[in-house]
Amino acid sequence: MNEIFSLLETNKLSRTPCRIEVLKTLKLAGSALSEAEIREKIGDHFDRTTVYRTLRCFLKEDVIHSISLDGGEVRYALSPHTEVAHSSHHVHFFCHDCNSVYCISHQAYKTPELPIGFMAESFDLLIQGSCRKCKK
Amino acid sequence: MNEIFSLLETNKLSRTPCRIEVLKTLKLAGSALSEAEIREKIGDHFDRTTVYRTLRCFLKEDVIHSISLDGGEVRYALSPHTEVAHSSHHVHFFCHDCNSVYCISHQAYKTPELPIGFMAESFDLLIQGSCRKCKK
DNA sequence: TTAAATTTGCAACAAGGTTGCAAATATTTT
DNA sequence: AAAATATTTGCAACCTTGTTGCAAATTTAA
Repeated sequence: MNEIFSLLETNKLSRTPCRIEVLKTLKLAGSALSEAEIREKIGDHFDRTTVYRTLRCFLKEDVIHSISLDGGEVRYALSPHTEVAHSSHHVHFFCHDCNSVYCISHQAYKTPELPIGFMAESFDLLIQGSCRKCKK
Repeated sequence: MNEIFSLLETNKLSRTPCRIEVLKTLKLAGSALSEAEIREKIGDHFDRTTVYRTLRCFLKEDVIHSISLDGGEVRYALSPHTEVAHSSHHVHFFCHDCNSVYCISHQAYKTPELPIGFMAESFDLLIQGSCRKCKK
């Protein structure tokens, strides 16, 4: 809980019920959640718009980050608050069995060669397969 | 144009005006287009639902593939019709200057190491930066 | 505790995703 | 080539999401 308060303070965000709930929910869920899932878990305490704006706000401050799945579905997860947190390199794993998305910590990692003239600045890698729990 | 007809035939899809237009549009645009962009380029000849269903149909047959961008925006591009076409490994480049998405042909390419128990089956890599045209 | 700054809930609207169904069009069969 | 069959279209309809403005409520600062 303290962790949540300091997350807010660090980013100069006021400590409002909705923000606290969203952060608690994301922290509890080990995996990334969609906006609908977050609302569902929080219950009916806040207006849809409020949750929406809360997420926008967290995204802007990099408290959370978003992951775009295949059909365009977006999920949100707490950003790792390490020094490399603001790095724009993200690796995620989508389990097609349990539908969960995990953030994968990424070591040094080479992107494939690009055609001449292209300049890479960041990347997002979405690996798909079956996760620890679902692998049989 | 023949290419488009054979694309349809190969996939046992009937040769209807909307399908032809969508394929022509995607072929002409060197880069991936959103559904709205496709509709815009085609003009007002078809119902929104028709274009929507046309895309679903092409996706199912793997005539096109979709790319999910950062905020959840989805774009569509013709699938490469090589032998590896149905491979589920995709590399795309998003230019944050001109907003274009390019399919990048990918050579052998190693995904980063995963935590124990995770089994990768495919991946999607979205590289961001500036493209050939926009690089200064 | 009051004043100032932010955040919330609500209304409202645009756009996207999706389905059912009858009419129109394409393909197949005779 | 025409008729029969199978598909695809357009339209209505409905739900979800994204997004904004604004006044009321809440939080933070003074």
